[in-house]
Amino acid sequence: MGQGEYELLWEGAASAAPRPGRGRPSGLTRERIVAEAVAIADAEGLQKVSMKHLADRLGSGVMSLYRHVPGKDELVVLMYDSLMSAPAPLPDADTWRDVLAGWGRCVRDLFLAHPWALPVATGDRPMGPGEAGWVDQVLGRLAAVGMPEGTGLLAVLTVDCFALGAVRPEIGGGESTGAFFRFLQDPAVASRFPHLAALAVAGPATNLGHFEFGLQRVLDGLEQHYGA
Amino acid sequence: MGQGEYELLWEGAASAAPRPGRGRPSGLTRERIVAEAVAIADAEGLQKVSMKHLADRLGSGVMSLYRHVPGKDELVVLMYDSLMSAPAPLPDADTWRDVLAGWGRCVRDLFLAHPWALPVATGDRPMGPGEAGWVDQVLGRLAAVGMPEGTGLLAVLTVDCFALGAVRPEIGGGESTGAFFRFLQDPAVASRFPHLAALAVAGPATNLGHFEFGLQRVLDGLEQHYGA
DNA sequence: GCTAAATAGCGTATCCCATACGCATCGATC
DNA sequence: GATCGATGCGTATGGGATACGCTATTTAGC
Repeated sequence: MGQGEYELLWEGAASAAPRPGRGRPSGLTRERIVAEAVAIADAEGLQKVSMKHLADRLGSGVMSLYRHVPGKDELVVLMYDSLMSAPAPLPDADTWRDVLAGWGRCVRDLFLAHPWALPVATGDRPMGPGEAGWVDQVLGRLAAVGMPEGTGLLAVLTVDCFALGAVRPEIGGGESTGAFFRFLQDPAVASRFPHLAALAVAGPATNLGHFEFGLQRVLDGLEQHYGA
Repeated sequence: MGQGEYELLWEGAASAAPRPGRGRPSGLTRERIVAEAVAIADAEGLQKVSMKHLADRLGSGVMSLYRHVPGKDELVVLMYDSLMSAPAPLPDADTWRDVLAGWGRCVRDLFLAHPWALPVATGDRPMGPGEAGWVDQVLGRLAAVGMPEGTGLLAVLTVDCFALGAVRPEIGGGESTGAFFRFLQDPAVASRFPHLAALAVAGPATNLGHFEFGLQRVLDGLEQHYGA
């Protein structure tokens, strides 16, 4: 997590690219590579993103990729930030509660569409321009509807943290949760976890909609603290 | 995520081990292997947990490990559930708010102590007996202080989701956040993210304590919904 | 045009990893 | 002590990431 990681993501953020024009022009670009890698991850899982597979898809040699990305780990970071660069637009809203609700749902939708990104998000990684831009945008919205600057970040962070955690059980259509509840039917297992088992009878139905439920509780709590 | 994954984690949960006593006794055990793997992950990161490294530490041959765990992926699942099997005990509490607050802080402490576990937790994985036991325990506490059974799971889930998301920026002492704020000092970068930059001036101080802040907001929201 | 500089494409070789297979080994049972 | 059932593990295989260096393609300057 050195300064180098940041240079990778942010290069050219301040200075314009020198581009001397000399030399062979590139058919491959970092953008094409990252986009194709994201496509593979979406369709087949992050595990299947190998330099070989990626190169085959792009019709290039494996080592050519290294002219555009320093390595596999860095590629994953770039993939992640590319998701954040083009998220669904935030819906319009007149109150900060609605702004935050919209934000939370956007975060949710993003990770449901790209399940591989969740473990990446929860790993150690530098903040990229895509993510920064997205956050900056919400902060702007919050300021626009009257939330005083300086209070917004904590609120966004709180909603963001919840959304990130809450989207996990939903990935895969909640299949892991369902499988577990089915497993609890076994009396020998149920006896070891009486409280869980009691809920299993009520059924996974209670579990559905937990995202909206939790989101509203979080917003309630924020409203109580900041005033509506 | 088939039934097989569950058998791995739950084997012997219902039936006692047959243990015919015949054959060579095992020096290696699944417990020893998993414990050593956790030690490596804690000290050097999950990435450094390779079958070779692990075998060297245990003083055994690489392939011996496969007599006790089916493979690397399954090992990671076992590592994760072993963490959940021996978490810090929940502090005593008389109100469900305090029970949940204690639970949230336990979750936080656990992941701060084992940062590698966070991406594992957010990946697709089956629920193991350790995790189930932990959750069952909180549900029991909640019932004991008067929270009606049937409402507890959603509350626990909400707090859990928040805690899981919120612990992420704290891992590594918040160094990634700090590095980013330092990066925002660059005027060329700051101009692209005016709202973030405004906060960077106020300093990362606002960011510290965001876990407690968010946790209290979540609990406020739950209290408002369920009554104190 | 011609040459040199700069840059992209990529084949080969290396090293690390997970793991299938089969043999050797060891203890308990008969 | 012969057999059975389980463990310990060396070897071989197939992938993956990537360092290195050569080749090919452009443009800049003459």
